[in-house]
Amino acid sequence: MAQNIIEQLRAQKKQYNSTENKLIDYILQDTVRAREATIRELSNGSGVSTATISRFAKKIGFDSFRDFSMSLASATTTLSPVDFFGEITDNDDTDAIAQKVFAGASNALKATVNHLTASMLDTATHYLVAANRVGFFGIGGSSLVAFNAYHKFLRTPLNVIAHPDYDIQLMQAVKLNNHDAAVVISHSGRNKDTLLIAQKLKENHVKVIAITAFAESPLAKSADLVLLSLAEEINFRSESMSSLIAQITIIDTLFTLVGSQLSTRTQDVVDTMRTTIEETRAH
Amino acid sequence: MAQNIIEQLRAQKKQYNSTENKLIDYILQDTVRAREATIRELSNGSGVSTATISRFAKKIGFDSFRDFSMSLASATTTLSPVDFFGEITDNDDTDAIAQKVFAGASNALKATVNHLTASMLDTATHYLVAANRVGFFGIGGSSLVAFNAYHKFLRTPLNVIAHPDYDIQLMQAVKLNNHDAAVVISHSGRNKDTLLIAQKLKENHVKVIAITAFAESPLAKSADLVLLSLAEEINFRSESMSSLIAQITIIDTLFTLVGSQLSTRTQDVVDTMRTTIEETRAH
DNA sequence: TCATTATATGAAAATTTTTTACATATTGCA
DNA sequence: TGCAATATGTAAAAAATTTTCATATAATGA
Repeated sequence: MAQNIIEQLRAQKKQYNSTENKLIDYILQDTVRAREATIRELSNGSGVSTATISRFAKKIGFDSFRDFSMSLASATTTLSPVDFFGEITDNDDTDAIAQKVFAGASNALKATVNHLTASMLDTATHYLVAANRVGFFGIGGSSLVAFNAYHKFLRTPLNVIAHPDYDIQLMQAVKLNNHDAAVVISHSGRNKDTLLIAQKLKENHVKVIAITAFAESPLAKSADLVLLSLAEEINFRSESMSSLIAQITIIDTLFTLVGSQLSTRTQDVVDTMRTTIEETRAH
Repeated sequence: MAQNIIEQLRAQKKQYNSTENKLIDYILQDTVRAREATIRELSNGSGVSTATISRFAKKIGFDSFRDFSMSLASATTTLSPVDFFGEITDNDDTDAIAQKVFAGASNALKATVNHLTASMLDTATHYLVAANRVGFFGIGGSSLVAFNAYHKFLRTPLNVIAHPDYDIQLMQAVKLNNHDAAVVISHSGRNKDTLLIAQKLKENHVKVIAITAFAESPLAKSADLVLLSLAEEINFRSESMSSLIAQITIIDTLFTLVGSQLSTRTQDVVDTMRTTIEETRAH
């Protein structure tokens, strides 16, 4: 029995007559639906009687339509992974919703990595490694990314600062200078609080790496370097979710690049930190 | 979504009772035969009545035994191997490092969504919607996911609690009861602090949804429902980064499902919150 | 531990799906 | 063009599946 009954039907259509080809065409036209259809559904859709379909299944070598149906179900389809699931609608069931959320995240990763260049990443890494201090800034959902970045980079020899509260972020920004670097994270690149922070950084000649989704946003325009965290919106009534995924993965990439460059020194810092934490817990 | 119902049945056996496990064992014992079997053949082989098999198929999320049978048939189709980019090495240049970091995140998403079923997600959604209060718990990196979840679900009518500090999380856990639900997030599922929280929740009969990478971990075993956040490690010297991506996307999925189910009420809450924030800023 | 309630299970009835018989239509060949 | 062979669809029969109902089992509370 052939591995892929769908491909076989497609290739051998000439061996069958007009009614049989009617059925085959219907199956090939919508293989997803046909795989799960009862014989009556196939009959209604194709205009071929259930009796003829039953006989066709036997003619092509199956014991029954049921066996044929199983073979359709297990056939490797020619469907490529769907690239765009579209927006989530009220008609979507649980399966569709999950697929769409995950596809949105996956597509954001694809789009983001496709826009990154080694040159951008090398420049960003150089800014971070060369800086006396590195600050991470973000408001709202982006503040979680900034704070997560801070915790990651604490393991490197870099001298890093971050804080979840806007007011303290602003004070930290004001105290950085031209020997320092900053990573400013904002999906829209238009948030007023974030732009004020970026303005203070710029006034102090801090090297600014912006992580945003919009290349033409005020934040992007004021930054020394822009790393785009691209996302498509598939979810109703919500701000970007997959953009957060892209932001986090950009941070992960920078962290890995910095770690790779400072490899020996990173391990020293981590070892020291672990010893310190264990001594603290012993008391 | 559920590309492999057979692996899911194997992983989720503990969720089912003795008769259901009788059936599952029969299917797992000879998947080739089970794949093509009629319900009567499965009944004769397993000693479980056809009525119970029909009901089991519905219980695990299918419309009918026929749909379940189709899923079994397609589950024996081998998944294409996930591309594995390997660990980041000192020889990798910037481009290779970026590709590997992004591939790790993308593969985590694929692996995670492949293990999710509509049934699991519906159960989780039901727990959340039916609960008087919903608590989000996580330590370390997972605390950021928990806190991010909290901010998202604040937009729903659900009564949610979360806090980044372990001590306060523990106090919150102790005060939840059997009318409440909890989402406990831990990559390893073995972190001592997290397990203590999970234990308190279990003592109080709180419905626990665990988000973890390890199905056999203590956290998974104590939970009412497990949603696996799968990841492969490609980065040196770092705890899971792509697992965080998977955790966040699971949360996004639950948020979307809850939002979809409570659609009108979610919009009302968001509208009220936005009005409140704007009034606050006007002063 | 026992009684009660809730849930699960299997036998049997009901329903749905599929196959086969039969009447008719269509095709192929001389 | 006529006849025989084959194909097709309708309807009846058979098989497969689901639901109902009675009973068994599990869970809970006193």
